[in-house]
Amino acid sequence: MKRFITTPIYYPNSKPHIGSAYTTIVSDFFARLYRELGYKTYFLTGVDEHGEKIQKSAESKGKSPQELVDEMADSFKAAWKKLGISYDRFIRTTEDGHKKLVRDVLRKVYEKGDIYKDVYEGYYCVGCERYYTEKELMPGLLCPYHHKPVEKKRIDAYFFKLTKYKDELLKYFKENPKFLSPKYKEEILNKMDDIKDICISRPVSQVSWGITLPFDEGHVAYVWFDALLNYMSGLDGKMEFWPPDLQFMGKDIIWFHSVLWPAMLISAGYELPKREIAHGFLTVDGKKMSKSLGNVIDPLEVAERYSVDTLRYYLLTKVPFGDDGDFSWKGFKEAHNSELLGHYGNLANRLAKLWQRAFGDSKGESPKELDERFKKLENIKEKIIELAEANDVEKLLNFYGESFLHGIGDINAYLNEKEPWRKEGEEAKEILRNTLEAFLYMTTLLKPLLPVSTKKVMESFNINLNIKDVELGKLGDEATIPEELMLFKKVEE
RNA sequence: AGCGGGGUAGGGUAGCCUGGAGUGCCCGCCGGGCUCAUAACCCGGAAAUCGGUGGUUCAAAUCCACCCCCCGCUACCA
Repeated sequence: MKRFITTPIYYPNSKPHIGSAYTTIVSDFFARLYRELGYKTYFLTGVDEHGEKIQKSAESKGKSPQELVDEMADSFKAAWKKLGISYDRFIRTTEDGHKKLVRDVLRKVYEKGDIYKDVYEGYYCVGCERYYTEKELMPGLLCPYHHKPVEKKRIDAYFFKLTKYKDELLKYFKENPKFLSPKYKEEILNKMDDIKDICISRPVSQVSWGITLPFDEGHVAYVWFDALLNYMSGLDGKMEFWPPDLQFMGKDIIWFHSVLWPAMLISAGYELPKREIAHGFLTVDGKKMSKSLGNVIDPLEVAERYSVDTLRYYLLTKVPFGDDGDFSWKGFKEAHNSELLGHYGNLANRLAKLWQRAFGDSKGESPKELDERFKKLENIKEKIIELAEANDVEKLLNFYGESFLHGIGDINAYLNEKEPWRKEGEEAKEILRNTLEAFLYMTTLLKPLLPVSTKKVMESFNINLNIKDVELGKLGDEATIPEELMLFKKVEE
């Protein structure tokens, strides 16, 4: 039982934004979940450091490309650290191991006869000294920077025989219906009708910051051919994790992962990934996020103003996976104050205070007899295991959102009904033992969703549980009960 | 234009593939309970012709056809 989970490697021409944070948090949730369930898990993320933009950006800043990407890689690592991302490996495409692997694969594919030299015809801007695609140009075929007409120019380039694998890809899609991301499946299938061979090289004269082709040092590899292979080089030879089980990404790059990527792997002779899965984009108050609108939400700011868990909780349970999702500061505040603090945080403190009052000491105890209503909490765990085995990411996210509210709500309702504060002695104690037992159990199940606050609970109660082994019944006996516990701070503004 | 996704109470969603009483969840609103807890918790209620029209069926939010509205994609940019 293993799971290999990946995020795309991000292009570090700016610091991490909410989109990359979203993908990474989703991936992190699943990595944590599978670890909790006892799977051998490998969670890979990183940065894609080659290409013309990095090269140009470094020039304009008077730095070498390597200096620039070193800085950017650090800024990504720092951001993920603040957000508590539990990656096993942070891959950088400028690493020697990665470069070597890319060249090895290119050679294999070349020797197989799947790469050929042909003429690339493109729109060339003399001022920019580079080629543009038609889509990038302004109306009237003008260069977007110089606003001058571009010229059609022909150049030698290498092409990958994507068309050769069309039938094999279609067969794989058919036999593995979960491979393609549900919301984008039809779109990919339709596009398969007119796929073309893809140009996979750039002349060194245009882009020098890249990996040169092993069979022609005058060209560097097209970024996608370079970047996609991070999923293999990032394993550092631990091929027992191959192939990837869950590859997360934004919907903009699903085509490359669904078509080009598996075709490359077939050509090079590797097993194909299990699921390519895309999420939607995030809008703010219904509008696209953009610098010009000034409505860009910085994930680190959310984490600071509210908490890391608030950001996670919101993204994982409030944004419908696969579709575009809207969010707002108001939404964060509600999720934070009403759901996380009100239901969960308040319950933790409520339990701690009631316990002190009834027992007068901090020694935990399990119930003599577990209340009937709490036995159904075990169904939550079973359902999680079942959905996890099936790799059903959408249902898992939905289920977690609902289980949180139901599970915690049930415990609060139990307290309201039993009113232990109006009772004395053994009767009050047994109610609280039940509450404690259910609370610890739910907390364990919530670890992947709320890693920071559940860890705080575990530490405060001096206990260490995981989803795989946790069983209702004797959890309380192992715990010590804190005098009070504030998991979330109320945010007024 | 082609293709794809979406249109379910005031807002946001799940359900649709594998038809079976409008069934669920969050926010908001109204009423009640509790007062142990971070004015937090719990219970109840109002509110929807499930985008429209037609069809299949004993039965349609769910299947089929057409139409309307919103959004996105159309790859050799990173």
